[in-house]
Amino acid sequence: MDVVTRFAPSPTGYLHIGGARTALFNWLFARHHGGRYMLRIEDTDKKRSTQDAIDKIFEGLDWLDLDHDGDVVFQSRNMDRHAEVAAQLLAEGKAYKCYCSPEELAEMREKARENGSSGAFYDNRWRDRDPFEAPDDVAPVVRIKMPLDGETTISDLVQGDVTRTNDQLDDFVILRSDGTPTYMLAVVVDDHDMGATHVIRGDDHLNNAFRQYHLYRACGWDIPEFAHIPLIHGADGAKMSKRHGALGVDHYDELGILPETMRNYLLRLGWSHGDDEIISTAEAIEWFDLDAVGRSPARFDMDRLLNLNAHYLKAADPTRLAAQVLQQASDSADKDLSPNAEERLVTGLAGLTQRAKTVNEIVESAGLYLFDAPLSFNEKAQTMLADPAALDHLRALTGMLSDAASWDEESLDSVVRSYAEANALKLGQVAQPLRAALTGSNVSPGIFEVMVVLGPEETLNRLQLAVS
RNA sequence: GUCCCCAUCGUCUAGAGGCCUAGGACACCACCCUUUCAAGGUGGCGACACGGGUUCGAAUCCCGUUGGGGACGCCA
Repeated sequence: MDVVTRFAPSPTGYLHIGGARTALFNWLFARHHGGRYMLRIEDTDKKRSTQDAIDKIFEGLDWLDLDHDGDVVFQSRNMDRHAEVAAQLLAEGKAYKCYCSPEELAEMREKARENGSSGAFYDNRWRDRDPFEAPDDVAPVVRIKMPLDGETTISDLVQGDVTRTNDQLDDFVILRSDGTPTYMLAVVVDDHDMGATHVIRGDDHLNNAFRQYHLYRACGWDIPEFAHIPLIHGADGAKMSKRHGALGVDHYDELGILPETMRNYLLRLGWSHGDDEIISTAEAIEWFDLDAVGRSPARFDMDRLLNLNAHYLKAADPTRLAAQVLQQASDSADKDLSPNAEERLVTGLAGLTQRAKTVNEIVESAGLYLFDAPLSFNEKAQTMLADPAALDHLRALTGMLSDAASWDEESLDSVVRSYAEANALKLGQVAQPLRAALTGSNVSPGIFEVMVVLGPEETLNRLQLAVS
């Protein structure tokens, strides 16, 4: 069987972490089985769907590099088709018109709660009622007839067999009183029309699967395989929602997280392959399958994300990374970049990357290379440079360094080291003032590396500024 | 409240009856390396929720309890 999966977000906000993982799993499953992965925008609720949200979803998916097959399906464009199916069901007596007022419905809901009922609250009062009794001032909704007794079992690829008694399934609305389809109808019709073979989605939809199951049957269609994956929880253990720390993927981009980090991280949330942690996309496609998806929800852990990002930062193509750093730096800088910024960044990037967990941290630390003197000094650097003895060393070193025969780490190291030895100083006693003078900070990459990246001219210039 | 799902270190997880004195990763701690900070190396702390079964033997199977989560719309 050819596999067809689909990711079907509703455009009511950004693409959050949970949605991104659902998309990833659908994508991987399709790629693993050589099938198709499609994208459908569930925009039947016009009031809540916005173009901005649709764009955000595209951007997020694009960032994660999850390419879909075929054209994007906009659910709203299939509304005629949905209504047609509803009409067919009506004609076949599998659905009926219900004229209940909102007040009546509210009453039923309340009553059902009191009686301790779960899914079902509608009392089927129009199910077999004579249409002649219909009030003419009420626009009806269309409800689907659900089985009155027995039970339904869904063989879920992740959750296993899940059974529900049918008395928990009431006749739900498939067409609103304004003639538009509800989500429940639209999903089933579209999934069928798109040929979806596997519906992989968050397990908050598990309950819906039972209703959809009967809708498929009523339509006489094949029922796809279901796979309800556990939700991602926030650090507090509750479902990630917009008010609960579920941020859009664009937020992580802004934080300086690499897309490949996010993919690897999301993949490992609820899915594993032995002890493997770092998993390439090629490996993920080769290894991914639904049987290894866990049934318990996972919590989002920023520390792990950051740690993974540090790994992918080191593995990233330096050219691409440098370009991103340069771009971000010039976007946020209030002064001009050095004409030598790019050249220095290329040579100094590795040293910076080793010390960073995010692109933003690299941008931050790259300042010492990207801008020419004068630089700004942090408190500790200022304290170090206020010491007269340290300044004496720097003066002496400035002279020695300007006479240096060659400008590489080894030679610079020996110049400074021999000066320290000759004056019975620990290397740190001269290296730290040097660092303060050259970087404006007490923390930086190796000081000889910094000098090499900066070059003799800028190095000496910074030294002179520091001692004067 | 009702229904459904879940339950291994703080977190992500390995584990599909004996390989488990429960493995890995993140975080944390210590030490090593060291010009700072990182990175890296070594070691440490740390879990099968509880109670009953089944079995020669259970983290693994069954039941219950407890705890957590999800769903109960003319939203998706």
